[in-house]
Amino acid sequence: MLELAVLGLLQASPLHGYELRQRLKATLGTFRAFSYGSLYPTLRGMKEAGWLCEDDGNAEVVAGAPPLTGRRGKVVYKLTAEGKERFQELLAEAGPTSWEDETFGVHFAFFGQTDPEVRVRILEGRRSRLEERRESVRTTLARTRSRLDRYTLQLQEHGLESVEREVRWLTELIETERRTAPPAASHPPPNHPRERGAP
Amino acid sequence: MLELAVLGLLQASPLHGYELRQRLKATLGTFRAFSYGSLYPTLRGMKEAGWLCEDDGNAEVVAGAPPLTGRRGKVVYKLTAEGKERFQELLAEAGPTSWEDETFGVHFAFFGQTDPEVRVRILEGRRSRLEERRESVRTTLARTRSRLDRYTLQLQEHGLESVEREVRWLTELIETERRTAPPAASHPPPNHPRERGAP
DNA sequence: ACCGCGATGTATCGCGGCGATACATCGTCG
DNA sequence: CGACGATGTATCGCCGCGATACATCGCGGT
Repeated sequence: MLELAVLGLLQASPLHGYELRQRLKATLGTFRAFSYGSLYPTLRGMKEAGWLCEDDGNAEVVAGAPPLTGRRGKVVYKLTAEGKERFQELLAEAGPTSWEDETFGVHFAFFGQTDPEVRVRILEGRRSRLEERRESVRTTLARTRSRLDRYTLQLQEHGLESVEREVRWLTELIETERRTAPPAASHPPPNHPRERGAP
Repeated sequence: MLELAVLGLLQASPLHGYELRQRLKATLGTFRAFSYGSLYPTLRGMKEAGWLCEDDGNAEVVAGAPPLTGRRGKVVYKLTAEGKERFQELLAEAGPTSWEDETFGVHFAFFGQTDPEVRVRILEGRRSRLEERRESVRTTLARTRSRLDRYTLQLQEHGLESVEREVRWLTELIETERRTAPPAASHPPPNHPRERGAP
């Protein structure tokens, strides 16, 4: 999750933690925050896993004193070959993991590097996920509407409208995708995203 | 958080875990899920804290066999006096804790039992929280728009619109509140004239 | 008469992530 | 020259999620 985001950003250029976090905010916007409390441990984990390593800007020219004379300097991370592979691997993934609430935004943010077919699959998966939720809310709402007070009702309806709005958004995006990249010949592979089983 | 939600629901009527979870879904809608993985531990914690206790529906009539012959039966929880106090205490709270993302929905769901003044405060707090975020997104968006690819941009803008929409919603709610309960002339944030009892 | 299956029901575990916190350095403005 | 805010690295405790396990009940199918 954070792992994917980090891979995505570092794949563009090496960065240190702080900067990475700024980019995270700028890239994901309102969708996720990602505090340092998650970032640094993740970074360490990824380093241990071999996806990334420290980048010293290839051995300082003046051995004595780069801007950071004293103690702990910036730690710049960059992807290893394995890290790049890993990123591609995650990008290609189009299962429930890629369209759940917390994950979808991150995947979407890197759609630019994602295979067009995978894009559509994820968008459709996300949409049906939301449609499920919408139906569920609608039915329970219909069932309990009379028993709800003003505020609870308001909350339900606002939530419902949010979901509906997002579904509309996704539908538009899907249409654009289809228009831009017309389906391959007779069988457009992403036929029925309605699958809740094995990854 | 979950604590508040549980207090609110049990305050209406005693319930067991499973039913509690259903109500949670029905009450909070799309807003929070709350899995059993949080519910049961919370329930235990609250029991230990003395907010709630088990309710045996006052000693079964037929000692031998109620529907549940065998082993573990349903565990019905109800609020203690302290629990009710605690609920009131939490309801009266109108600080950052009550209008952050995760918390606001829960507070809102129990607005029916909340003091009108507190309601407005929370709604306004929530709104300015969102306005902050909106401005932050707007500026970083203006600053980086040119560097963003199609998808990232789309994500930013969708997020921005979501925030704007929620701000509009809140504004409407605040207006309604003011219209319905007009008494207090303007709104002095720190201290309000209507003080009861001793501070 | 039996079985299976989905709803009801209680409970735990690992882990991902958040917010608060601590600390150190840098640039800049009064 | 000293205070302050941005930059920068790092940890800790807590919350809540998703998966999982297990048990019982009521129902419809064969």
